[in-house]
Amino acid sequence: MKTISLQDISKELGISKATISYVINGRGDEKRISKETQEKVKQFAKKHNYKANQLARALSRGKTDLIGLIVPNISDTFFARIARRIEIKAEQSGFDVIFSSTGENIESEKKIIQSMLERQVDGLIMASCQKNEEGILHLKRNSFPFVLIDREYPGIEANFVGLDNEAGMASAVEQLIKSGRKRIGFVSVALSLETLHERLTAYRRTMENYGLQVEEGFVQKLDYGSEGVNIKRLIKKMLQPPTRVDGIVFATHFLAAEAMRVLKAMEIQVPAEVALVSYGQKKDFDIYEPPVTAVSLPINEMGDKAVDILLQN
Amino acid sequence: MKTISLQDISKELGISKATISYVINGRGDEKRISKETQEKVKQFAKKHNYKANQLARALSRGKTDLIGLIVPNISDTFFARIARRIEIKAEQSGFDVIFSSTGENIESEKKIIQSMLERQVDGLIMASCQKNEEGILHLKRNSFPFVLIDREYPGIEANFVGLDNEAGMASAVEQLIKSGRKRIGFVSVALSLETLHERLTAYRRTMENYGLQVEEGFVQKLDYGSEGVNIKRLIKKMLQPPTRVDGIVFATHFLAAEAMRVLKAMEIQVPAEVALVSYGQKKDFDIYEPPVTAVSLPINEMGDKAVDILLQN
DNA sequence: TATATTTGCCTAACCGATTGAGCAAATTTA
DNA sequence: TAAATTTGCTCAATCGGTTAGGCAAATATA
Repeated sequence: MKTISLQDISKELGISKATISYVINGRGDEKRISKETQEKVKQFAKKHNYKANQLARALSRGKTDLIGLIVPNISDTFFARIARRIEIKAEQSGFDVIFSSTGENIESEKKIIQSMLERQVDGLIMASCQKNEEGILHLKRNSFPFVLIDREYPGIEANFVGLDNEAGMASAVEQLIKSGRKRIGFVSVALSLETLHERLTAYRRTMENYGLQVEEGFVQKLDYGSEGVNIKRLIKKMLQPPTRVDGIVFATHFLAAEAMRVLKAMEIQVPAEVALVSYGQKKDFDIYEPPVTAVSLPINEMGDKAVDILLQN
Repeated sequence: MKTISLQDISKELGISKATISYVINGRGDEKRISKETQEKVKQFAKKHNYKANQLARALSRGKTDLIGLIVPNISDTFFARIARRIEIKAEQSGFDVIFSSTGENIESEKKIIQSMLERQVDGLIMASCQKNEEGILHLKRNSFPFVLIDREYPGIEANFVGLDNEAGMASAVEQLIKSGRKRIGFVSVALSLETLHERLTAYRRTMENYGLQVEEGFVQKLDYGSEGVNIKRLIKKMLQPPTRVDGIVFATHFLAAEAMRVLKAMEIQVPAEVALVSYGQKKDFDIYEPPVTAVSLPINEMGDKAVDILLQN
């Protein structure tokens, strides 16, 4: 793609690069460039469709107007939506977004952070795998601007925008309780994510608040990546004595979806035989209402806030 | 973030920038830099965690190793998945991805293309809004590397990776026919997308092939953006005389989901009273099988192929 | 010992912008 | 009319790399 540069215009017009740069950046008056010259430059630029090379510009200004977005997986609806929101919000402030997925992999996450720093992003928004204290601390020590979303590091003080897991999960559990369930189970993923811990805690606390026992076998965790394989056995077990749950709370949207599939296959009535509730995004879920109730997340707010904080508006 | 530059190392070590650059880029031997000097440079670089500034590097090399991805909406599962796949594939060749959503808006799309060009991306992968001939032609005229995905411009010869809409939709319609339905309707979105045209055409052709009539009222289109509002009335009308469809094919996944919701609310049995089939991604759908059958898309292949073509492997 | 070759590294231009300092000419003020 | 100010620009350094070309010293060859 052949493009025209400042020096090209300079030569063509016999005007210095500096002058042209000033005019194009709207600093013509400030720099006392005559109206005629300004006009001449603008005309020429428009005619030849001059567009600044942002690499050069960024190098010179020490600012790229680029935000890096790091998520576990951009194809996950939750993160895809946040991404979209962040994109919109960032654009309003003239920033573009560059993204990468870590696959919940710490090494990958480290590499990605490095790569984004090398590309000189002005700031990072990340849903970390929560095993990368080192990486996060490194950013912090260098006071590089970043905001954590969705996943927090309990030991690290940093900008964080997340969900109110406590409240959300409590409300999810309460829905089951209010519908008359008493033997309520909790199914989560065996990932050491603060978010999941919080949800479990909220489940336990809510049960306790309502005087319900969390019996052995009520709380279950599935290995990350093989949920689909094991969930059937798990659910079956939870429904049989001695566990015999009459309701299940899922820590994530995905789990509930998998469970729903399994239950259909097993020809178990939902919610007659077992009621399901999950904490996740609503939109994708309300399609199977009433069977599965979902507590929704304020995704847009999360995205907006993350950008706001990063750009400190 | 304070970082160390080539000139810093140069001063510190008393070795020229050039030498250091060669060593760091692994061209030390080629350039006959002594082992000792090479070692010294490498040590120092590692110790001080030297990372090249990719802006400067790109400016100098005339290559950013950046691919721009333009889609209508990154929060759409379909595009989010493609994005993920493209990201993975691109990374394997050392490329990063920068993305933007157009919202199906032509002006927005034009701006985004401009912005990406200014950022000097090495190539573009885009699912265009299909109204931007001008923009696409501009790229083509300048032989800027790009690949269209999902949405094609019939009048423009360009690299394109899409779905086999004809075959996919035909198979969807056939499923209904084989299950004994005869009065099959088609619901689409009122967007002038080639993809949707193709699907409609395939529907018509398949019906004809099986000797089935496409009666008045069988083919319906909903306004983009307000599908949810109008679909209920639409479905109701299609089920009543004189239309009385016993099966509906949906041009997109989303439409089928909306319809499913509505039918549940109306307490209409699926597929007893009306059978549904849609053409879209399978994964998200098989949760309600058997009610809704979906023909799946080879998303991964699309993503891979797009990158391959762009990077001409 | 004189010449040729190799070794080891450096110089400087370039990529395409931004920006503070400065300078000559025109105009104003004293 | 001389000095001061304003006008209208330009110079040149800088951002942080890459790379062709060159040069002095060391070593090999004749």
